[in-house]
Amino acid sequence: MIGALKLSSAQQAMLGRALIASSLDRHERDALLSCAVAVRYEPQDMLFYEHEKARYFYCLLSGYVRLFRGSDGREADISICEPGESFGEGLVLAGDGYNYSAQAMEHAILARFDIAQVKGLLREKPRIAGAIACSLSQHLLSTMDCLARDRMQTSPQRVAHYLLTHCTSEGTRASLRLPFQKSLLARKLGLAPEALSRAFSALRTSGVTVSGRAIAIEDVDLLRQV
Amino acid sequence: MIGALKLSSAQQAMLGRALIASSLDRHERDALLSCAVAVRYEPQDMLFYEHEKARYFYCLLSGYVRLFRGSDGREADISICEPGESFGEGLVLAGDGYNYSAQAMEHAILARFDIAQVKGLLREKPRIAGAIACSLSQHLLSTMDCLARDRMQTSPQRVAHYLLTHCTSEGTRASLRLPFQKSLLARKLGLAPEALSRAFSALRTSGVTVSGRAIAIEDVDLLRQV
DNA sequence: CGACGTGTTGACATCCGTCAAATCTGGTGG
DNA sequence: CCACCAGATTTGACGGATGTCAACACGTCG
Repeated sequence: MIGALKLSSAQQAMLGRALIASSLDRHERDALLSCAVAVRYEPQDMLFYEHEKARYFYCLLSGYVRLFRGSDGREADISICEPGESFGEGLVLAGDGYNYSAQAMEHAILARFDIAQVKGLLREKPRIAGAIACSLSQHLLSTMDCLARDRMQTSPQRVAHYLLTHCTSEGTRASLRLPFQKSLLARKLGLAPEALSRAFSALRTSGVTVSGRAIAIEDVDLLRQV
Repeated sequence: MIGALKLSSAQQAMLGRALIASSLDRHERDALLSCAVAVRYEPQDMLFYEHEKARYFYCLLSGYVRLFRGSDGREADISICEPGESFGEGLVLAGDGYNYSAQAMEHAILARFDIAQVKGLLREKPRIAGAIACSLSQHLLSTMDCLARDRMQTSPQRVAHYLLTHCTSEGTRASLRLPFQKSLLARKLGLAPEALSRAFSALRTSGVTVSGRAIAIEDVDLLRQV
């Protein structure tokens, strides 16, 4: 980890639009942001480990962060956080240890909130609890979605869903550029990298062309049928 | 669904101990409970369907409720709720449709909270948002746990974990009685009923004896090694 | 050119879902 | 108490999906 700086005003603006602060008024938002500093991590750096005592929660400003559990050699990713998402915010209300490990992918810049300070804030500005609840609710939904998808869909279907929800479509045709390595996408989807690769080749029949990180979709509706 | 009655005082006491209300003071709790009525469902009754407009959220008082997603013939259970747990409470803060279907297993008695009323309450008693956040945080953790387990563990391991976290141990020996049908346990663990059955027979080698709903564990430590 | 990180492909084993048949269970009626 | 039935569970057989290991292709960078 490199330095703990005050949030720049651009970063403050970005945080204001993030889910964790978007339902707050000006004063509440300023109070919440006063508990935070900006921190920067290098690729592969660990932010914290599972079971470690939790002093901070985070909101991602840029880059990607991987949340995962791993007893031994075996690891399972729980979520790949994208800019604007927060994690660990539930610890403000209950619990005192992290429930998963967090690792930066690429260079990552985050707002780091002091849990004890925010806990103190709750007394005078109780609506902050509502903002946290909002964020938690969103997380819960996406985690449930992920769980249901893992249990119902095969790997090509999961990949197709990812493509369809992340592409920019121009009529019947669409395309996208993966924001990170394929191996990370694989883990996000709960697959081995090889399985992702095979899923992509299986989707060639449905008009998906992959070249590096660039992906082209011939016919959105065709892909939806998968 | 059968009748919508006022909560009995025993039910109110039970709700007070449930996670959703346990962090509130007397006044807040009473205010929250005033938004609720008791409802009763027969086995297999649907409480609501995915995508339906959400008017209520629930807290389970007795029986079991299954939360699941299912596009077509395929269904995936997201959670099996046990007494004391609530579901749909996130809708007080955001969202207006249910994100999953809910079905009663066995006879189920629930406290049904009117979302609009609770939403109104938030203004005068904002600490209720904290209680909701607490509950959501707990849900999120257990859903993440489930997801990680699905991705890391084989069926015997998942079953072993369930047994170890639900048994009453008497020294090295332990036992438990399943609170519901095995087919429901199977879905909770993300397995086909047949797979659960096979997992049980695989665990015989580790000192697990199953007869009907009664399960005996010869050696807790032996089972932990699985 | 060679080394390395990344992604792909093939071969193989395993896990688990599905179907079908056998068996067990609990509850009912005689 | 016993025969009987419906539903729940178990078992066997089978195939499909995916993880794992290893070899290879490809691109980048020195």
